[in-house]
Amino acid sequence: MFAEDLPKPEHWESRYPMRNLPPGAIVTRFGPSPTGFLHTGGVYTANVAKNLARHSGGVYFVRIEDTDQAREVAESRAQFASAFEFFSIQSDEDDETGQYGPYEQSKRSLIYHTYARDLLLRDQAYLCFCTREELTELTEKQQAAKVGSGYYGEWAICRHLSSDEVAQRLNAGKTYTVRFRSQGDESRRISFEDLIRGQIEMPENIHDIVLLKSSDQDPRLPTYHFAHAVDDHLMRVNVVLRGEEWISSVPVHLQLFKALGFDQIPYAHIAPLMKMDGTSRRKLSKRKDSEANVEYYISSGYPAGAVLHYLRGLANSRLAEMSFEESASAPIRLSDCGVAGPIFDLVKLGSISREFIAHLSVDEAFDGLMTWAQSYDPELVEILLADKDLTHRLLTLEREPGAIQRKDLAKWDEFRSVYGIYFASLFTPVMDPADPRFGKVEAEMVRSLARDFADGYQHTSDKDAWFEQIRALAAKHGFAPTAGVYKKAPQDFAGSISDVSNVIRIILTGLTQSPELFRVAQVIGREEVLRRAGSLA
RNA sequence: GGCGCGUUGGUGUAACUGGUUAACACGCCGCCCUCUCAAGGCGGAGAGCACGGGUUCGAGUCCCGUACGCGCUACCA
Repeated sequence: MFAEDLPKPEHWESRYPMRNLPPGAIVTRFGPSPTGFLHTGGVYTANVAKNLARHSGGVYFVRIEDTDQAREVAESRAQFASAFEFFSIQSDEDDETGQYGPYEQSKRSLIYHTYARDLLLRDQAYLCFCTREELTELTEKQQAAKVGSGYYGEWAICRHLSSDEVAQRLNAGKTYTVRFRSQGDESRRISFEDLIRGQIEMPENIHDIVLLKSSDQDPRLPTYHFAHAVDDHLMRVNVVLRGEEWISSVPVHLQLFKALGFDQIPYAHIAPLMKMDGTSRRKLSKRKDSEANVEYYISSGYPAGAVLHYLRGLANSRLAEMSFEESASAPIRLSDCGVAGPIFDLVKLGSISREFIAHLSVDEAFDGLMTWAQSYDPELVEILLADKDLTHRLLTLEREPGAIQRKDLAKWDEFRSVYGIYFASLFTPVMDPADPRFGKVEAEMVRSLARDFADGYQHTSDKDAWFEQIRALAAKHGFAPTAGVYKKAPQDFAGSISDVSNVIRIILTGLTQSPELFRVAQVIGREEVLRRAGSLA
C-alpha cells in the first residue's frame, strides 16, 4: 500500500525544523494551482502575503498546488513565472535555494503518504472503496431523504468496514481513497480567530473527507485540505492567508491539525476582488472578465507599479491615498483589510495608471515603453529607435519642470494612438480640405489658412511668439482674436480663433483633440510642420 | 435546504473601546483658466449608514429578526 521505506513523521519533523527567524517574523505562502492563467485575485493576495513577510522580517514563498492532475494546463507554469516576475511576487525560496521544498505538491507525495499512514495506523483514517457512481447514488439518496449530503456517520459505508472486509477488497484489487475518520459532532461548535475578521464560530465538521485521492493514480496525491495541513505545518508557515471561500473549510482543517498533532496556524481570510455587473456585484470571473487574467495587464502595457498600487489600495485604503513611492514601501495590515470584497474597477485603474506614467522619469518611461513594445509591438520598437531623439524629446517635454502633465497615457498600447502623431511614419497627412474633421470651416478657407500658415511660418521656441502666428492668421481671415471677443459679438467674425487653431491642429495632427499646438510643433520640428501644412496648401 | 461571511453617497474607504450638523479620495455637475482635449484652480449636488425591531440618556457602532449578495456543502483548488 505504501513504500517499504516510507519515512516516519519524525523524519520530516527534523528534516524541516522550525525556522530561525526574529520574533514576530511572518511566514506566508502563495499557492496557485496551474489550472489556467494567473488570476488578478492571485496577484492581489500574493502581494499582501509578500508584504507581510517583508515588513516583519519573515519569508514569503510560492508553492505550486498541482494536486489536480486532470485539470492541469501545460502552459500555466511558464505563465506564472513571468507574471510573478512582472508583479514582483517571486518566491523567496525555491527548490534550489529553499530548505523547505520541494515547492510543488506533486513532488511531495512521500510526505503526504507518511502522514496518511500515520493516521491510518492510529485509526484516524480509513480506506474507502466507494466508486464515483456509488457516491453519486449516495448523494441522491440523501437528497431524497432530505438530509445533508456527504460522506459521514451512518452514510459513510466504508467507515464501518471490518478489517476482513477491507482485506477482501484489497485482494480483489479494488481502488480506494484514504478518508479521514471525523470525530466531529454537529451539535458542538468550534470557534477560531481570523486575523482579518475576528472571532468566527461554526459547527464542528462531521464529514469524512478524502485525504489521499484514488490509488489508481501515480503519484497518488492529497486533496487540498490534507496538503494544506501537512505543508503549512512542515513548511513552517505561521499565517495562512487565503481567499474567504475557505472559511467554510476551517472546521475540517482544525480537526486535521489536531489529529496530526500539529499546532494550529492563525488564519487570515481575505475578501475576493469583485466586479460591478449592472447594479449588482459579483466575483471577478475568469470566464467573463478579461481583466481577471493578469496577462491582460502585461500585454496591454499597464506598468506593474500602477497595478500594484491600485491593488495595495484595495487591500488597505490607507495606502491608496499615498504617493506611489510611499505606498510601495508601506506595510499592509491585516487588521486594516476590509471584510467585504472590493470592486475592481478598470476606470479607476486607468486613472491611477495615467498618474503613474506621468510621474515616471524620462528614462523610466522610455524603458517601460521599450520593454513592453519588444514583446507586444516590435514594429513600434523599430520606429522608436529610428527616431530615438524624437522619442526622447516628446517624453521630456511632458516632464520638464513647469510643464503641464497631460496624463493621457494609461498603458503602453495607447502610445500609437496618443503619440503616433509625432512620428512621420505613423502620421497620415490630411489631403482633403473638405475632410469632415474640419467641421464647419469651408474647404476654401481651410486651403488658404494652410497656405498662409506655411508661407510665413516661423519655427520659434518662444511659445507666445509662436502662437502669435495663429493670431495673425486669424486676424487676416476675419476670425476673432480670442474666444472671449468672439463670444461677445459672433456676428462680426468669420469665426473664433479656436476654429483657426483647430484647422491647424488637424493639419498638424489629424486629431480634433491634441496637446497644445506649440508643443506639437516643437516636437516634430520645422521640416515636418511644413511638410504637413504643405500637403494641403 | 443546511452552514458561514457580508451590506456606510455612483465607486473605494473613514468615523478611538456607542457620544456634536457621518469625514476623505475618485467619479459626477458648474465656474475659472484656455487654441481643442486634458491637467490645474474654485465651488456644488449626492448617503443618515440594506430593512424592521430592541438595549441605552444616546447606536453605522451592541442584540434579535428579515431581505439581498457571496461562499462552502467534490477523489477542484
